Amino acid sequence: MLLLLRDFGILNSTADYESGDRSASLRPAILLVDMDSFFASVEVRERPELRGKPVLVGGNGSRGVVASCTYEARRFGIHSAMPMVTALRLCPTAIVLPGNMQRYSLVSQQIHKIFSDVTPLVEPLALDEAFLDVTGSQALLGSPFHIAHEIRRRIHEELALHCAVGVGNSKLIAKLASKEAKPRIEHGQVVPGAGVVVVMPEEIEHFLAQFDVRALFGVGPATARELERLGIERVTELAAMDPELLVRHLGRSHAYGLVNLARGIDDRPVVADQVSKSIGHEETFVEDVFEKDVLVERLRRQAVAVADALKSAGRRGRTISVKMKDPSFRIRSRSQSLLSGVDDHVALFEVACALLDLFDLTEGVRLIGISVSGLEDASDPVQLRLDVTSDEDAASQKALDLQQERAQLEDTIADIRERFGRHALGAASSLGGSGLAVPAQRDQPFGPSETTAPHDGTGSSHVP
DNA sequence: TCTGGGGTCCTGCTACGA
DNA sequence: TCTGTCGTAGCAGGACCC
Repeated sequence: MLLLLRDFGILNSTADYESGDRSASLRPAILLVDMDSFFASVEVRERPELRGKPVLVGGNGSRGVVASCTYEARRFGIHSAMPMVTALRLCPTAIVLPGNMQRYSLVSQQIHKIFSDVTPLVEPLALDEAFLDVTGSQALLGSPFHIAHEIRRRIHEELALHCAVGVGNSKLIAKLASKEAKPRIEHGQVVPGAGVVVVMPEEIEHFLAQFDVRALFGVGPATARELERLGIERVTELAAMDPELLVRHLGRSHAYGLVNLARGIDDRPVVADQVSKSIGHEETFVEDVFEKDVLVERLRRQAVAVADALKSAGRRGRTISVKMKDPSFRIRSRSQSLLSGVDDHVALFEVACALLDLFDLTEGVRLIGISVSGLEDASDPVQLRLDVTSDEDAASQKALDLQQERAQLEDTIADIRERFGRHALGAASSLGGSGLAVPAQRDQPFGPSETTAPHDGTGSSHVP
């Protein structure tokens, strides 16, 4: 019976049940809950006719990537972040869906409601993933192992979705354990995962020994290359290193951090209610852009999107950055800090345009984006400045003045949009290709669509 | 064959004031 | 008055995560 239920992804392995009681002594007890193929699973749930088929969620244009895919698609070697054209070459019959971030966000809220029934200490990593500190929940709800199973059961019964849960005494161990708990592909076949994997403190050294250094937080392609150059490929090899010997290659903070992780030392706490430190919006063009007018128009739309996001979050930002990627993928950025935070699109747009002038556009532009950092509460008092001296300060003061003057207008616009919808009001200059539509922050979340006009990243992807 | 979007954190450099 | 030092902030870029 256990095996049967496991095959449906409802229960875990017999071995896990045998190991379950061990976790009663686990302190601290941290869970990493990770949804299986989240975006794709939500789509399949909404459209049962897709069940059992290779489904890809992502941008369908030549520059789109796979954001999520079903395990049926993974059998062909497809994985997230893979260019869509590559994925479709591997599996030409795959069904491509454009993705619906609003829907995923809603489902994510439902998942987090289940988490909050277990513990107030929930730290979201993404829409489909979160750390839970259940150390204080054990007296009421049982061992971390049983809590993990209860979460899986509720997510399956209430939301018809599957997840994997890793349990350990640190974020690192919980994260790696959750990977072990997931289904995997072997010889082109889907092998169900355990669902829940618990790693006890006395097992950590042995558990970590199986991993390549790439499994650790903070080891991406560049760090892995550097470590490989030093002859370090396994976690055990990294654990045996004197971190001081790595400082020259990785920097002090990174070197000591990685060696500690390799030794299973990770005392980062689970922090609930984290606030964003920056808010931005960026878009890749279907074709490289050389005309400044096109970039200015895109900046205008992005400024509206970012301002909307800032207002929704009740935040203002002091530092405005414009980022560009050229056709050879070189990323450049220019930023400007203001005297006080702003959240209106006109101020964002004006600063962004001034920053745009600092770029050399002769090679063309593949991507452009605006982000705002140095965030503060919108309810915080605005910093006033009396002794404006330099031109830059004058510019900052001007932006601040503009922001104050427009605050009332912005509130009115927000009120109209709230009452009559997001598309009720927009810039006249956006009339034409996109009409009055004000772009949502993530209308085109996974890359530009091929089905729209040149230079226009908006529009819907093809759904067979 | 081509490589998205939204973020975080860290590092090195430079400017500036004490 | 000049010079060196130190701490801090701003800026640009790189790497990483999902």
